[in-house]
Amino acid sequence: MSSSKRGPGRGSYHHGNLSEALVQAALDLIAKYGPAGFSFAEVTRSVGVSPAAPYRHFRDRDALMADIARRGFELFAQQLVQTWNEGKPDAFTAFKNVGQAYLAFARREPAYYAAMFEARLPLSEHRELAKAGDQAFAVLRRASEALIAELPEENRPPALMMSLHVWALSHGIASLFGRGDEARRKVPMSPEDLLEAGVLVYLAGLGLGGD
Amino acid sequence: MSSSKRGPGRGSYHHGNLSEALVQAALDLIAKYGPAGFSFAEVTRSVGVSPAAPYRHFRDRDALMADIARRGFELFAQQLVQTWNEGKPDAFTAFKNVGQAYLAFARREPAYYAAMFEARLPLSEHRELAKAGDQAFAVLRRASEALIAELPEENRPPALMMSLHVWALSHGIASLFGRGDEARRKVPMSPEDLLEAGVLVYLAGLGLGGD
DNA sequence: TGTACATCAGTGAACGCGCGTTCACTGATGTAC
DNA sequence: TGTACATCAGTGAACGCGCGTTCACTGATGTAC
Repeated sequence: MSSSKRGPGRGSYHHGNLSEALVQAALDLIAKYGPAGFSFAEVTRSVGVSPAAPYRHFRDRDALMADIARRGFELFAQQLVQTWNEGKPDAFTAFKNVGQAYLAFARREPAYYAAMFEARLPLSEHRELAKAGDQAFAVLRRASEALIAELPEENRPPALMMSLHVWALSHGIASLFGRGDEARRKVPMSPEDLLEAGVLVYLAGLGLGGD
Repeated sequence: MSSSKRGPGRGSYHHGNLSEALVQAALDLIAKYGPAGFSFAEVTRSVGVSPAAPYRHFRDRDALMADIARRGFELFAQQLVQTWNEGKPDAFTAFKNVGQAYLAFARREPAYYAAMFEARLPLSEHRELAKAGDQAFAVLRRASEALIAELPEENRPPALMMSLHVWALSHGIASLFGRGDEARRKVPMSPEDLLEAGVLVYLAGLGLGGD
């Protein structure tokens, strides 16, 4: 999936899709060495362009990093939305599915995940990044609202709180036990089972039973 | 708390307590720039020794990092034990206190916390580090066991699972909302309140009511 | 108490390296006429 | 359809820098006698 594109073609002076290629190369490096372990220089080398080339597309190294994180959140939000699937077949099941999709993303896209959560990018200086993160969270929040709506009115917890709890639990499990690298802590159960069980207990605590 | 020590004293050829000083300087740098943002060279500069000096005490940069993380886990375990306080005044209250101590540590010692959880040190290559981490977790596990013992036997959840859930929830909240740097996500409630509420819901889900 | 000597902690100069970024440039592309 | 020209993407050489690590060294400390 690289230079088989139409357009300038390999060996030509113009790359044709350099910024995409830079992002992909950076993701590979992040997956291997973590968010701090990728260098602008190495990215250009692995793409095969001169070290000055990226500056046509990204102001500096941080801008590339932030762009990757932003793309990650967009992809993430998209997958969560798709998994939520408008609450089908039922809100309870769909809600649990969203939790599983969280873990699946962390496992399948460790590089994006690291860029999103471990790159220490100051959110106040990367507004589009903060916005993309908020939009991913909004999916969780909408799912919480739908599930809460099934409770009798006098028993409804705040949706914001509920979604933050589920986010934190999912994120904690993904970071501690679900990561793809050597820093993963080994425990005698899968992250998926652990999250499923945790969400069940939590929902039971809110008065939300099974079927 | 620096060179007012007995011993060689300032200006002398021998430092007297260099490895401690290196650790402290590294912690300062980690607090400011994250675990990837500290360099061996800068540490020696801020301590005021030659760049070759640390090699008497640490094999390399990674060894210093791992030592800091290990110390962090030991301090962490110590504070959790102290907060648990043998389950006084009662297991339920003490359990919630332990959760709060988790957040308090992350807030008070961001540099240790970052070294412990964000330095991507391969646990398989740093056995003492893995061990120190396990010991900190063991406190949470003992607390879970004590609390579970209050439930009727036929209703007892596995203590391991319960402690992993609480660990993950605490860690998720600390990482996402409780960190001291610019990457913290702002939400309209304190991490402490969020964790307290989450633990209460979770415990209710297990059948563990309040008083 | 005094001296010789072994041990040890820190020195300082040096190394090779990869980094981020700049610069004037040039080849390719697209467009106006 | 053909040509002149503006725009733009990537070049490649160069810069200064801080890094981790090495080395032979030396000053300070502790100890045996």
